[in-house]
Amino acid sequence: MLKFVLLGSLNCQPMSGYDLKQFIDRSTSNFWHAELSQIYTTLKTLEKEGLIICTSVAQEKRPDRRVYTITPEGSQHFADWLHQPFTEVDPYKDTLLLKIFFSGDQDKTDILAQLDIQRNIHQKIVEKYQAETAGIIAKTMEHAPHLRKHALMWEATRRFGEIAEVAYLRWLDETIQMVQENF
Amino acid sequence: MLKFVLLGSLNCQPMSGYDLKQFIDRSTSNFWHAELSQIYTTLKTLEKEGLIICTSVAQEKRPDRRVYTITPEGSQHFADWLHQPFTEVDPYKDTLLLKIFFSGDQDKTDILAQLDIQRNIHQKIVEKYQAETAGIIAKTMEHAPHLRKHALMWEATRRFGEIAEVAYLRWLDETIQMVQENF
DNA sequence: AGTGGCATGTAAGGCGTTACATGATTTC
DNA sequence: GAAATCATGTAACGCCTTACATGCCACT
Repeated sequence: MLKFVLLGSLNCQPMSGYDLKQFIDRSTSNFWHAELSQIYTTLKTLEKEGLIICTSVAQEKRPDRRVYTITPEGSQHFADWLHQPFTEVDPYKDTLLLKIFFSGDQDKTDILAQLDIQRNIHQKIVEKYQAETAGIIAKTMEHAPHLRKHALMWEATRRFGEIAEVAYLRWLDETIQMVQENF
Repeated sequence: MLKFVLLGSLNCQPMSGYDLKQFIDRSTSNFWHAELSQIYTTLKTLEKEGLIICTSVAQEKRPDRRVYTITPEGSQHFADWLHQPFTEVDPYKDTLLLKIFFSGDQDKTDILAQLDIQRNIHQKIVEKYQAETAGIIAKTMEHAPHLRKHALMWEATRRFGEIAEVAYLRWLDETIQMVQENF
């Protein structure tokens, strides 16, 4: 639920919808993304619910910046959610696996073409994750040592991306080999 | 898109909505699942589009079984989709990572509790995947040797589940250790 | 002259879930 | 006697995407 991404982000600092989009893109987008339009509408809802309040900041030659601040009720609502045990697993959907599942009658070259496209994509994603490493914790602790624990958690989510993508790549390689040998 | 799961399944053999639900649960549900209600409404749509046709099979003391068969247009539509290169990555959402990301200020015990719940869940999922192994290919090739290639693909999707879940577990263990040492 | 960034939104539609509605048969 | 299985569906709602709408500023 985007609701909680927004509350959690605004719990760090007041931001506008536009700011939130960038914050999300740079932090949670690997495990929770959102379009601007959805962010704007969700902010309106949260405002109606009294979980955030809006302050308009006038600007010359641009629309007013509408900066949102979390309220004590919003903070509480977020804390309750965070504390609540999560006893499920989010549903997973994967178009490539669907195609592979139904590809028993496809030509060898077609199957390998599909797998190869994905191999390239995931290879780049792995590199992106690995490039982010190291820096995060070090930099945060230099500039804001009180955020040390936060930095460790952010690094943990990055690390998840890396591990998951390395696993995906490994499966792709294994499957490519299997198809080459059996089709 | 559920549409293609249904077309792909009906491409194997005619089935009712109820049958399809079971087929999906036993085969694609790890990477594409659906509720019965959605299956029924999607079948109506596909029928209107002329991609499948329905034959009512009367039954005593039960609603008629409405068995759907794929049409040549449906088969073609499905083949086109299967053949079309997939150049994206499906969006991924993960509530646990979201909670972890925002948990920098949480108590050590609360964080470990969340991670532990998930560790148990994913441990069981791994075991489920590993229990399925081996059997699939051997059994299919005994009973229906012409499905050999299909069986290899089904096994590939199972193997994906195993690899992905082992990776998830590994990340959980790594993260649990990190929290124990740093919080 | 065009692209990308800043800054806000609305409207329509797609996909999916949950709850509701019905009712006999089989299994524990 | 209760629960699961067989068998169909509808209605309301939630979440999210895509397209549309506006307009200035900075950079190349």
